[in-house]
Amino acid sequence: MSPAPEDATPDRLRAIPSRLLAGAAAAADRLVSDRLAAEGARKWHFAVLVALAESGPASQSELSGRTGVYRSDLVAVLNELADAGFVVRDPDPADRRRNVVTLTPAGRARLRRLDDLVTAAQRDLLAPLTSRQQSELTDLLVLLTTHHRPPHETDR
Amino acid sequence: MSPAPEDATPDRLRAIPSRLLAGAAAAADRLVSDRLAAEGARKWHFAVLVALAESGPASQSELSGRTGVYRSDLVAVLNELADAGFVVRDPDPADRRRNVVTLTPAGRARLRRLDDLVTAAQRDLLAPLTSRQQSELTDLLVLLTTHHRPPHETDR
DNA sequence: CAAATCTCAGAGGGACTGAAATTA
DNA sequence: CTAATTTCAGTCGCTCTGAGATTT
Repeated sequence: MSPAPEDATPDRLRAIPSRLLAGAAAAADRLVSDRLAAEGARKWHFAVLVALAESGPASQSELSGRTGVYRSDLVAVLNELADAGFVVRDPDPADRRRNVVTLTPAGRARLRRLDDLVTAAQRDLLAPLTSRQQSELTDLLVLLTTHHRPPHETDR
Repeated sequence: MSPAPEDATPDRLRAIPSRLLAGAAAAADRLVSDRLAAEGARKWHFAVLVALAESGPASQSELSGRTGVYRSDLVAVLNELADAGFVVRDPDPADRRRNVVTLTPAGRARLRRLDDLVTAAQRDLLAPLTSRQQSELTDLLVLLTTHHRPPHETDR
């Protein structure tokens, strides 16, 4: 008869903060990723472009620390950004183990475009909350994330 | 000289709510998963056991709806839980397409153990916040997740 | 016949490990 | 020789697609 009129998640599961965080993060990630995918980009592309625009040219190791992208995965991201002409990767004359990654003018334009998409996604994400609640949530998340440091930390 | 005295994440990246959520969710997930892994369990095991304890025996399709575990992935989870004797999977006499999944006494004991671990992880996760802030955060996350429904929804 | 349920095989991206090559 | 940087190859768990087999 009833195929499943209400397959509701039990309260005991719905009230668990780590599950709530996972759900909210998944929704947020979908909002951002879907929009970026429409431009052929992913969130790491955006993060790397922002880091370069904010703090200037950097080695890949520095970029990994700034963005949270694993040093190993950063290689593929930079390959894609460099192939598209958004960054250039030159050997560092002062230390030839390093590459100096620099934003190009095309990269700045790309960043402006992606920034619009990401900003719009944040607006949609937080739309169910009042602006007071939006600030509260952000503040609480900052508190949480600063006290629980990533395992990464430019490795260890 | 400086290997990287401060590879700080730029403010512009650190202030993005979707990134904050992803960071907090990752920290929470590590806290929970590490503890469960010490008992040879994963979070889906816990979710399925809770769903069975709260709402009683269910078909796999119902369990998928209650827990958010993909119907496809639920098969492996139930195989593991059944192999360990925590649930039994019997054909439903009323509809032989279905399996009726039931919690065993050993499964209830397992759930009590895993529940302690998950509860402790939540405590550690929220430790940086006052209890007032903990409720605020939970409430805000409930608001967000109820307005952004999962893509899943027992499929579509 | 169509639809629902369970199952399996596999794609796709994210997080991470380990090791090789180069240079300091 | 040790250490740092970049790169590659591969593992692991999670999300999700697609299809086959069985039953309604």
